[in-house]
Amino acid sequence: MSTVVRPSLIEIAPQSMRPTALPDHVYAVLKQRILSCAVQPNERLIEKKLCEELRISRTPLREALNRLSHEELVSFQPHAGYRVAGITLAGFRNLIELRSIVEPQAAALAAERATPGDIAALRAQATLPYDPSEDRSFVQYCQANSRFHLLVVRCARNPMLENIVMSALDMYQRPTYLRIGRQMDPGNPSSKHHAIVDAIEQHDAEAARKVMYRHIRGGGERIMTALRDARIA
Amino acid sequence: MSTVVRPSLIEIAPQSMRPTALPDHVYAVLKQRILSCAVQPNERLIEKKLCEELRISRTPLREALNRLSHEELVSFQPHAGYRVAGITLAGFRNLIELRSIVEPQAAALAAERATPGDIAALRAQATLPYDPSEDRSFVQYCQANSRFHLLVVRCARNPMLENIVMSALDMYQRPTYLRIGRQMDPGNPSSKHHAIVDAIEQHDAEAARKVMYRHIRGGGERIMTALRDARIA
DNA sequence: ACAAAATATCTTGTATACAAGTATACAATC
DNA sequence: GATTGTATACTTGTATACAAGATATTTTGT
Repeated sequence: MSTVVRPSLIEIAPQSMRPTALPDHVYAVLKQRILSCAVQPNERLIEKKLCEELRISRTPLREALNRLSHEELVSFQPHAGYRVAGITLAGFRNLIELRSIVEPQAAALAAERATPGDIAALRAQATLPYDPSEDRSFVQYCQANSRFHLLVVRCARNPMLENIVMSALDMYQRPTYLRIGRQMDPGNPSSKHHAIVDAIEQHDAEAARKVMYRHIRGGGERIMTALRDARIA
Repeated sequence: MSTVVRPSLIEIAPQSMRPTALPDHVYAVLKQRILSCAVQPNERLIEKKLCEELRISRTPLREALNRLSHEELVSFQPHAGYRVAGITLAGFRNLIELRSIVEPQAAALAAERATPGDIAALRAQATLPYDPSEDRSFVQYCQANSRFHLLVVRCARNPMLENIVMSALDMYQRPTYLRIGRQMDPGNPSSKHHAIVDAIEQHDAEAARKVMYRHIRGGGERIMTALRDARIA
C-alpha cells in the first residue's frame, strides 16, 4: 500500500486513543463514529465502501470490524454483513446490572489500594465539564465521565476488571449521549463523584461501594426512563 | 479452497462447541489445544505451520488467533508473532478476584430468577465425575465444573455476565488442570455445588452469594498455593 | 393482479502473492 | 573473549483476485 497520508484517519480521534498500526487506526475511527452516533444504530456497514473511504484494503478493516463485533458495538451475521449495533432497552438494563455489580466492588478495592497519587488524579477528574450552551460539550462530557469511572477501577489494580469496565463504559456512551441530546439535564454527577473520591481517600471500602452503587443505579434509571419515553429503544 | 475432509479439525472438539464456519472451527481447535495444555504455555504459534497442519489459509487462521488474543489465551506482539499465553501468579490472582466479584452476585440473581427447569438442570450438573484412576477424566472434570458454574450464571438471565464468566472459566481451566495433574486431590466441589443449588432453589439470594463466594475463594486459594509450590507460575 | 421462481447483482469468505518489519546468526572490531 | 554491526532468513502486514452465498429484481405462469 502506498504511503500517502490518509486524511480520513486523522479525523476526530480523541487524544486518549493513540493507535499505531493500521487495524488500530481503523478500529479507533469506526468506534469513534459509532459512539458519537455519527453512524446511526442499525446502519449497515459495507466493507467495500469503508475501504474506499478510509483508503485501506479489506484485511485490516475486517480485523477492526471483528474486534468491534466482539465488543458488541457492531452486530454481524454470516454472509449478511455488519451493522452498527442497535440500542435496546433490555440490553441497556443488562448493562446497568453489569456495571452495578462490577464497579461498586472495584470502588471498594480502590479504597483499599489507591495511592495518594491515584487520589489526586481522581480528584482532578471528578468534576465534569458541562456547558449546555455548547453542543460539542455533550460528547466531551460523556468521555470525561467515562474517564473518571475508568480511573476508579484502575485503582483496583486489576487489568481484567479494567477491561470489563472499559467495554461497559463504551456501550454506555450512546444511550447517555442520546438522552442528553434530548433532555437537557444531565443530573450533574460531579457531587457523586467527589463523594466516591472522599470514600476512597478515607479508605472506607464499604462507603465507596455503596455510593458507587447508588450512583450507577440512579443514573441508569434516569437514562432508561428517558429512553423509554423517547421510544429510542 | 477444496472440499476435502480436514481430519485435524475433527479432533477432540467437545460437543458443547458447535462451530459452523471455518474461523470458528479453527478457533475451537486452537482453544481446545491451549486449554488442555496440548500446546505448552509460552509456546510460539507460527501461522504458516498451523495453516499447513490444519489445511487452511492464513485469513481464517488469523481471525481465530485475533479472537484468542482478545480473550488473552494467546499473547501477541506486532511483527513478532503469537504465543500461547503464559500462566502467572498475578494473572491468576486477578482472575480469582474477578470471579469472586461476578459469580456470587450472579448466583444471587439466579436465586431470584431461576425457574424450576433451571434448578433441575443445575442439580443434574452439580455432581462432578472424577475418577483419579483415569487420566482422561481430568479434562472432563474441569469442563464439567465450568459447565456448572456457567449454568448458574445463565440463570441470572444476563448475556453480558454470561460472556464474562465464560471467558473467566476458560482462563481458569489451565491452572486447575495443571494443579490436579500434580496433586491428586481435587477437593471435591460437588457438595459445595449442591449447597449453591439448595440456596437458589430456596430463592435465598444472600445464601447463594455467600456460598458461591466461599467456594470460589477456597478453590482459588488451593490452586494458587499449589501453583506456587510447584513453581509453575 | 398476484405469487413464485429464476436470475442478476451485490456482499462476504477464502486463498495467495507481495511488502515490510524482526530476529538470529555470523563476522568484524574493540 | 565480548560486543556491536550487518546481512540473511523468517514471520507477520496488507492488498487483491476469485469463490460462494444472500438479497433484490424481474420475469413468467396462474
